[in-house]
Amino acid sequence: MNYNGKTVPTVVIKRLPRYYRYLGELLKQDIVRISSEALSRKMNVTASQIRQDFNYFGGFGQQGYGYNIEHLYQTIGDILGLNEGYRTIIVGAGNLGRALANHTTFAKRGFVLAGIFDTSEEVIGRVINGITVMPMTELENFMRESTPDIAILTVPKHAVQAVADRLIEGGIKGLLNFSYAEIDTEDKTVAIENVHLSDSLMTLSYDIKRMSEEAEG
Amino acid sequence: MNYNGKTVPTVVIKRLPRYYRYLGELLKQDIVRISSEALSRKMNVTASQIRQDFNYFGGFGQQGYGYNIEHLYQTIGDILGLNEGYRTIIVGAGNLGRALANHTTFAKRGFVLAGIFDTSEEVIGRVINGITVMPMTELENFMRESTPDIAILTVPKHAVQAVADRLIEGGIKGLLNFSYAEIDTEDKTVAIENVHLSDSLMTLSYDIKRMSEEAEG
DNA sequence: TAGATTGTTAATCGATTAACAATC
DNA sequence: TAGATTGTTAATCGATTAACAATC
Repeated sequence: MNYNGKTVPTVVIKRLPRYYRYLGELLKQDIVRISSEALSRKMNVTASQIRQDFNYFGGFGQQGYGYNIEHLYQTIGDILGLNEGYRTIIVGAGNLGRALANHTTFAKRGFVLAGIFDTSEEVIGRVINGITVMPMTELENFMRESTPDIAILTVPKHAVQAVADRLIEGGIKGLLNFSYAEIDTEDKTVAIENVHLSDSLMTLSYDIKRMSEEAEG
Repeated sequence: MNYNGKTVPTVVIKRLPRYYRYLGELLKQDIVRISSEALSRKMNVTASQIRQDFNYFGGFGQQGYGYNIEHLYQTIGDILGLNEGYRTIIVGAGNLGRALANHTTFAKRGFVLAGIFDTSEEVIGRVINGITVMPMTELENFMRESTPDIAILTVPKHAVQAVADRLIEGGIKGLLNFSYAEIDTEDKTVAIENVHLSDSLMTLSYDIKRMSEEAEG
């Protein structure tokens, strides 16, 4: 994915939120500057990697001084688009959807909850985190009037492709997919990120099994 | 992480759940065999990578035939430890914790929900997915008697380190951490996997921003 | 047997680490 | 100025892809 003409490897982008988190902590502690060396010790990565990573986006350090934390924090936030106020909707107001609607970290990171949708009469009309759950039949109307940027998908896996198609047709810019199925699309203007919760549990399970085996044998 | 003496790269392990998912789909469609080439087209990876990946765990294909899906599915499940019946507890019965307690995919993958814990009087005693929420003061007792393998952490970030320390002290084997902070430990016998939901939203946000910029300029 | 497809070695590509000159 | 630390190039390491002999 490009930034200022340079191609930034995906691995680097995936590390940015973690930098952002650590820098936020330092900022809270009123620390003003930090060297790549000191940050590397805190984060358990190499100082070299930190400097390489930051340099994809243009050097924001200063020789002999290090990095200004406030500036670096703001810059990474900008790079990640946290100051765009992206409007987000949640499609699927089941247990997970409702939990994400109440997830305060999303709002703290600049994302604006703009709508919640479901098919079930049981949840339509309920108010979650200040937003009234709308019926799925209202989706196209809402998108036309309210032009959300991001949709968080927490629908059953058999429904996810059809819902994604409607969202893409309506001009959504990004999909955060929690459903246990993958989304197919030819559309190259929509970004898709998958979060498969059971995948994480399975890799954890693998690690546990290997550790037990090692301990035994 | 080792398997039969061979060191398997983490990237390979992280791909296993995705293979498992696709193979499960094929199985449901009563397909018996598949070649690495055919699977590669479905999954959008190279056939070469598939063959390399599977070979870390010993060749389970057959020249001229391909892979038997049933066998491959079972084997990957075994490798991932899905047949161990790992006993899992959820610590933190807030919105996210309750949603995960009701997450049926976990049970489908062989994980057994063994307990739910919280500090709040409001949720203690409530029954979630058949399990009564216990007070945190009961944690040590419960661990002694019930020896859970995995703890899913959905507690506020200021609490996560202390809770993790208690779990590790009590002999937990793996932690799936949803809290927005990282866990420090010297203990090399406990596996830790982090799921930072807002990280995914942020990388999605990055991708959207880059795509918009490209479209403009 | 002939054709298909694996398992595996070799070649390529990309990401990480090391090193150090530039410079604050 | 001297010391510290970046930005960046070069060296290393690891992962992916290509190629093909082995074999079902």
